Amino acid sequence: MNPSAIRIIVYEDNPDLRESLSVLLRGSMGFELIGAFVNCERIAEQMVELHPDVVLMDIDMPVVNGLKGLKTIKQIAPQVNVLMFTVFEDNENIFEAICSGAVGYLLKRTPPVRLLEAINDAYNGGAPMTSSVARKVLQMLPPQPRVADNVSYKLTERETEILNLLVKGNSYKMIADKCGISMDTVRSHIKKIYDKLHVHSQTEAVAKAIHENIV
Amino acid sequence: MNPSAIRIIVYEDNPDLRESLSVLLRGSMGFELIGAFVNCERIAEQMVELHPDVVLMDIDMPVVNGLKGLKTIKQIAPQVNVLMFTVFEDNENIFEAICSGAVGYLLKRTPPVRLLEAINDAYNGGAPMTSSVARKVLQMLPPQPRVADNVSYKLTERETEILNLLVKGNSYKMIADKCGISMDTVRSHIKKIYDKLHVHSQTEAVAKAIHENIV
DNA sequence: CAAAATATCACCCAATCATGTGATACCGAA
DNA sequence: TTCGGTATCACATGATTGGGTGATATTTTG
Repeated sequence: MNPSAIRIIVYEDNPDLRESLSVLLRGSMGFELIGAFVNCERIAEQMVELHPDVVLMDIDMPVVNGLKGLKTIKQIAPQVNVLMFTVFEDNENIFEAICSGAVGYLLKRTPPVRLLEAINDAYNGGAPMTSSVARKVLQMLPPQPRVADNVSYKLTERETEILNLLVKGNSYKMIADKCGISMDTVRSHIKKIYDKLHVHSQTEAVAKAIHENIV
Repeated sequence: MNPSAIRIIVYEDNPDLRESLSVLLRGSMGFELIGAFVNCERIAEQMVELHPDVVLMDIDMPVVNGLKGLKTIKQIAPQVNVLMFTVFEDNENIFEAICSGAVGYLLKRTPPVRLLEAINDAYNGGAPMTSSVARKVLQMLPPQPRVADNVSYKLTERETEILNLLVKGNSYKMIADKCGISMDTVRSHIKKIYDKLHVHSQTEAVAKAIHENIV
């Protein structure tokens, strides 16, 4: 066993593809295939026994699929870099994989050279993904980091401050303390906030504030 | 002018690099360099006059830098694909660029072939970025987008329903009506919800519900 | 089946909130 | 300088909420 090579486990149900990957990895300097399995059924044990650096993970596999496997890995061995390797390019799968802690997301049509690069990247702290996947990931980011409600609703500085305290769960009394003003003044400000936001209760104000404003 | 080529404008203050890029683009099939400028000072006019498909944008430029330029483009010609092309790899710049609508983020050490690929990707709806940049983008995503509170907090169906009504700004009385139960029952449910969420007011419950749960 | 969880309702009381009305003071723009 | 906007405070009243205690019926689950 090569001590400096990247230790890799492959999960892939298609025998041909699994074999191709095995050949590719075994034939490439710096990579060491330490396991290749047909699904994630025994993934927990495999992680602790084999402690891989990088896992190449198909999604659609029988019995226990790749997303479940990914989650298991992140629970018991979160330091492992998991690279999703699949034909699926739909938002749902990408979203779930990324959110579950996959470091990269490759499509099966990735050429072998790129695959090796990607494994290397993943091992070295990168997050390799095709540009089409990257675009989908970008779409998960907040569309336009709001300019803050005080623009749209024209809240004053003080009102914005108090609304924020409200959102954090402070009562009138607590707000009065934190702002060094009287409860009546807080009340007064909040009345104006309600006017401007067109709401009539803390609950509505907080919901509205979180949904379209500062937070 | 080649009608099917990707129309590109380059913003880059370094004369040598600008020249290199020009040569590269002019010498490559399918790409057409329609402008190369030293900064973003006149970017608005340039957009409307030249209507590029892709803009290759340096960040550190005198007078008007690339991030400002990016924002201007997104205001007046949001359909233009802007590729950041820079030596900076810090979170701040990446974050700002991505949030401002850049479709990709390349480092200047990107080899020419990859650069052309990236431009192509950007033009075809991808979001090319180096894997190190991608990793930083992933870190901007919400750490773990909860599986919904009723999992983590074990709210019952009824409680979840009532919490949702609360979040929408309903009073106890309104909830009682909508659910066809008495206010006392609503109160009872809400008390249990507070227990489970570890909060003590509607405000806190709503904020918590929105932040980590269903909504 | 028996125990546990869930959904329902009731009553009480103190704290908090929503709203209205009005006043004083400061500041910057017209 | 006057007016508009903002921030501050006060008083009053009724509605709503939060917390406690407890009961009953149905459903789920071990």
